Amino acid sequence: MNDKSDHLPPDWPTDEAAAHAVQDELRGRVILDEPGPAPGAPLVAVGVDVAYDDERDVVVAAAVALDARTLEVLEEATAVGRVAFPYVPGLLAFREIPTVLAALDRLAVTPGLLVCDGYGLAHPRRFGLASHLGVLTGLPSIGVAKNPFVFRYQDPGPRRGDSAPLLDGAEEVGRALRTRTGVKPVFVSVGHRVSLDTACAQVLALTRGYRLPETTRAADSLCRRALAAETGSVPPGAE
DNA sequence: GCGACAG
DNA sequence: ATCTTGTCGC
Repeated sequence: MNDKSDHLPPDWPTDEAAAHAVQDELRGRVILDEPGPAPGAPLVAVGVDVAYDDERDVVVAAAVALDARTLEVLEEATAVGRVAFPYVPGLLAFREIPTVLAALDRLAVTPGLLVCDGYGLAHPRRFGLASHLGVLTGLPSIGVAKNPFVFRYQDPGPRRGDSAPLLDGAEEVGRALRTRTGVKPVFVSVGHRVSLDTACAQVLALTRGYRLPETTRAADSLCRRALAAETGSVPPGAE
């Protein structure tokens, strides 16, 4: 009755130096010169997210495929794994990616765009979660974060669609994008095979009535429910 | 050296 | 991320 698995490659990094080396190697495979999926065209947008039970070192990943035009849910998948790395700002991907990949593998549809929680290019080493996931899957990917991380920005205009550069010094690493009038912006950055303009347009197309895109809302909701199903009914300490 | 710091 | 009740508002 226990289909829990670790999903860890044998060479998965266990310390920061090894993780940095992986980032440095994979960063060279990021593709930045593709515009990415055109907004308004048929597209399977897949939201991915994870939830943790730190007590048991359990992580649950969810991947939810939506029709980007209707926002209809096409398919859902989850996977359960062990936490693969401690939380270190800048190394988030090493915590989440093994289990996220397992969830994506369980999807029958082919994603046209991955929408991740967190960042892609907007990263101290220019290789955040969305970049990492994009390179490993070969799929177009973007990052949508709720916080500006270590970066600065001027407040965008007040209306939905208004945006301002997300800056690392003078370099634009992403965009603060207002998805709802009068509400705090989200922070969008490029992952793999998508331009920043396309990333922002897709985020707006995937957002209806809430600050966050429906892809991330659906994935967040699913992984929380799956985590509760996985651990909620089991007393702590029970193996 | 100390704090800040996506999720 | 996660710990957590009620409450104000459309």
